[in-house]
Amino acid sequence: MGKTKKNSTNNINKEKIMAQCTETYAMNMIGTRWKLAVFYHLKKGPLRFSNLKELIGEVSDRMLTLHLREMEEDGLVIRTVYPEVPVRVEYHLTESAMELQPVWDFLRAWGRRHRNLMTGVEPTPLDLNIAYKGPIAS
Amino acid sequence: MGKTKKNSTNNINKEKIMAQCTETYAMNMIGTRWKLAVFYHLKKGPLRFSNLKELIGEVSDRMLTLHLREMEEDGLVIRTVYPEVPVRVEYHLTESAMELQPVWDFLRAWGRRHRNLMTGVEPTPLDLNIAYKGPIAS
DNA sequence: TCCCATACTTACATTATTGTTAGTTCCTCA
DNA sequence: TGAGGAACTAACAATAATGTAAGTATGGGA
Repeated sequence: MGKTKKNSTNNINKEKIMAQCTETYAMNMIGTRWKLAVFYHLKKGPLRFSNLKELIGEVSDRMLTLHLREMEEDGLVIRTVYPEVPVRVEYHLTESAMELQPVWDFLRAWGRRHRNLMTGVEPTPLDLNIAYKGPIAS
Repeated sequence: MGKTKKNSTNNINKEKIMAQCTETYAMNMIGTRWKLAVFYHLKKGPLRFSNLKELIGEVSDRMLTLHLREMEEDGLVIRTVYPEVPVRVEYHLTESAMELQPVWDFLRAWGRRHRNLMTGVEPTPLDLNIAYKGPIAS
């Protein structure tokens, strides 16, 4: 996230896997701590930095910035600066990012079901129609 | 993965998000370095430790063990020990893990498309039928 | 002139994840 | 007696990710 050491075994492994395995490439793009939260809030429409931060709740400025920067580099969000005073900066998802919707839907449905299985609660059927009724809490 | 410090801010944030957000819960289960590789090879059938290691290629014993242990705890793989000499240990995916197949398919298709977009190569349509033709390399 | 808000940076501290190397255990067979 | 293979485990080292606290730039308005 911050700096990476290009020639570390760690990084070499990562690159090697990503080059061979498209799933991993995709996972690495969407899998870190605050990214799903960013997707979740931005998919409803553009938001400025401060709003996003407020909505997510527990992120620090730094963390949010880092994640947004990476998502921007990765072609997942677009950053627009309005030169007002004080500055206004808005973020919105790219079309490509929007296409991830089915993944979120599915992960949500599967996750709920699997959690139920694990905790011994009666399992929910793996039904996508249920998935989007509520807010982020499930 | 190794030991976690239960009461670190880091861990508290993680738990808090997972409790609220089913997508994140699911992501954390399948998102670390070698897990997709494990899924990929195990979905075709059970494998013993050494085979799995060989197939993946660059993992160390320790890393593979750690990931498998976590996946076992998470209800994603099942470990069977055959008390022969030398020991034979086989791993296979649980039913719940098998149900992740659509996620892998989609991530693969999306990833390929997105990578093309990013590198300026002519984009592939987001077509799942293409997704499973070949081996892991795409 | 100084304060305000927004959207950051910087420097540093802590945790988590990944990697390396060298054992260990178990029984069998030479 | 001792080597051998499978599947680990322990101890340690390095890198990456996350978190905290304080500061910066900007121009407008009191």
